[in-house]
Amino acid sequence: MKRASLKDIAEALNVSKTLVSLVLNNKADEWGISEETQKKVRKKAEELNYYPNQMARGLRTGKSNIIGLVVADISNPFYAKISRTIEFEVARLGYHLLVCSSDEVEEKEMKLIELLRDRQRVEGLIVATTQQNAEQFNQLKKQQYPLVFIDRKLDGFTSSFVGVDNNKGAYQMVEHLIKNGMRKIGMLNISPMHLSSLNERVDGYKEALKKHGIKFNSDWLQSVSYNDISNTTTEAVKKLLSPSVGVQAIFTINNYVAVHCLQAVHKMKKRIPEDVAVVCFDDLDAFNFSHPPLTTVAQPVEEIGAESVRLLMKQIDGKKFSVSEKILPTTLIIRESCGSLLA
Amino acid sequence: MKRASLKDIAEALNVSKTLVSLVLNNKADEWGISEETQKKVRKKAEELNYYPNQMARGLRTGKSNIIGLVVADISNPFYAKISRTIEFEVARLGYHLLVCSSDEVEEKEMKLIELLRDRQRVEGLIVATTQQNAEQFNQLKKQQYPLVFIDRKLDGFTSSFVGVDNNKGAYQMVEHLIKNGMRKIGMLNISPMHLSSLNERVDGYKEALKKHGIKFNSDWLQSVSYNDISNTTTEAVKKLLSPSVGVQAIFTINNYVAVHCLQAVHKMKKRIPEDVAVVCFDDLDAFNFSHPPLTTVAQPVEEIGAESVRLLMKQIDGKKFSVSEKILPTTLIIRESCGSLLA
DNA sequence: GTGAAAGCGCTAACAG
DNA sequence: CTGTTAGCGCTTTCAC
Repeated sequence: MKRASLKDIAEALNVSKTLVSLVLNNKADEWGISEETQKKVRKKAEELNYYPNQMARGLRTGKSNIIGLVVADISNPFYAKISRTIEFEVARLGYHLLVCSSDEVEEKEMKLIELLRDRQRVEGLIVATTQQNAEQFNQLKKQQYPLVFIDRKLDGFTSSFVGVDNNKGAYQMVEHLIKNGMRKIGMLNISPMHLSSLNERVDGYKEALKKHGIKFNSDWLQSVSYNDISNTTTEAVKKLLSPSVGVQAIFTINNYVAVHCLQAVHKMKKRIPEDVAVVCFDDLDAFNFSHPPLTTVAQPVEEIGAESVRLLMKQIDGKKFSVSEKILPTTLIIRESCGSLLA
Repeated sequence: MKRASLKDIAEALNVSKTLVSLVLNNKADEWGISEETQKKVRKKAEELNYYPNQMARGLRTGKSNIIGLVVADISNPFYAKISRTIEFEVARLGYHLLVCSSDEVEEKEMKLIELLRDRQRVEGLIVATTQQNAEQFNQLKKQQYPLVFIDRKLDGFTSSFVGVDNNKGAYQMVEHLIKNGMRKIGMLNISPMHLSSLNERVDGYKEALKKHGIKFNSDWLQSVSYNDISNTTTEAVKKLLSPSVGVQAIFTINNYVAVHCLQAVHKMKKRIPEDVAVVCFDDLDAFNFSHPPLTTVAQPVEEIGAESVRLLMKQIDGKKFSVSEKILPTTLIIRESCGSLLA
């Protein structure tokens, strides 16, 4: 059973394809097509179970009605949540969403973007980039290609962007720890470390220390590696908790690191927060009931998703690249892992 | 700057579009096109940054090179992980993946499937269905539309399916609890309750009780509601822990319920596992470091994803619906929440 | 070895 | 109010 096309409807009704197209695209009224004819057409379309072929339509109009999302790893709950809202928001506008994971590999991300844009002809891209070089994006910009960055900015590249105030979020967290009497505060960073969001967090951390007259000790800032997360985290935590360093708190730079940090701390039989406090940038549902419930800096994921769609659609409708930035506030969520009393 | 088309290459080289198409699709050799011409064409394509337009190609060939995935909620880590492997697997085959969430709403799922198939012309569908009625799927089957179910089966509908042995997984978990001296074992189910996977888990639970000579008490099986998860779980847990019921363990039917169950138990100031054991079907990374680390039944998510792609591709290549079932084993992961010693 | 031409299903300019 | 026509970019049959 072949699928019905415009032609089938037209022939069955002895009218032209144009007429049918007009009716089905709700342009009948502005062309003054009689109510009666319209009814006839709609009825037949229903009867034949007609659906427009997006590929044909897209070919003709140059619109694929698809947008693309590229993140590091869609199974990271942070991105999964964002993707969910993005899907929801674009669906309301008749668009579909193609999601890809770059695995934090620059070449892979470039390839993905190429594929999405040049082969699938997605109409715009939302990306949490892992790239350090703006070359590919400059290309897109030059071609007025709709693009919005989320979560991570690219140094020296001006574009639409939706993210949070990482610096302030980290600052508040560290300040909270300090106010609870801690002074030796460690941070667990992750490489690749060129990511803007992560650097801002580290800066916020350092600024808070400085502001409160605590001299930063470079041993306090350890870095773990994305590709060997488990081992490198264990090492880093060992270092931070060694007698010579002996931090009172560990601030993990994101949820991914937090998970492995908790594991490492537990493995070392250290108690949280008695032996060491552990806090984290990024909140997960799971952190509500982790052992112990984690104090975190939460990002407004729904808003990030919704806002990014808004900015992208503005560009798509205007048929051009444009710059507009939205920095959303974070929320400090105090639970038990920082040893402070629940306020 | 317009995008380069076949025609542009052809004109620049004074050859025909056909020739260019043949070369670029690696059919040049079988047509005996000279090495030299081929080189010329490839070089020019590179130069003009040519990429085939998928919509045009799709229109001509009837292949969209896209497949669709429909799940309840893509931000549920269980589905996110599966989607990740599916994306990876289909990408290797030159396909893209369109993911949609049904929110456990039957009408929404039907609409989504319609959209994906009839408008986007995805070449096949992988779905964790929430539907109770096989009507839509029977339609697809009749039309030989490639389709594979994952996670959940539809009663009375025969299709390709990839999932786990839910019954056995649940059975093993309950048996483990019994061997650790528990007899009053509660289960937290979730509505909509028609889902095959969930029912199988409940059956496994009951069978284990029976096998070990424990008479099932209907108060032990409480149900919470997807749409009001927090309140209903609190209520259900209260009931299970009330003096008159007083279960020694709570077996939650999936990760979603587990999260809220833990919260409810904590809110009631009950200790796990001293006051009550809590265990769960589905494993999450997060359960490694939850409070306390949870004993779970883990599903092989990667395998589920990879296998579903394999079954779907078989249908797509064969251009027809076909039936093939793959039931994968679960793994009992014993942590601390069940009170048993770590073996 | 290579090219001409048709046509996938749709929309939009233009004609009447 | 409705129809004719052209063409989006590609693949494929057939012809030379």
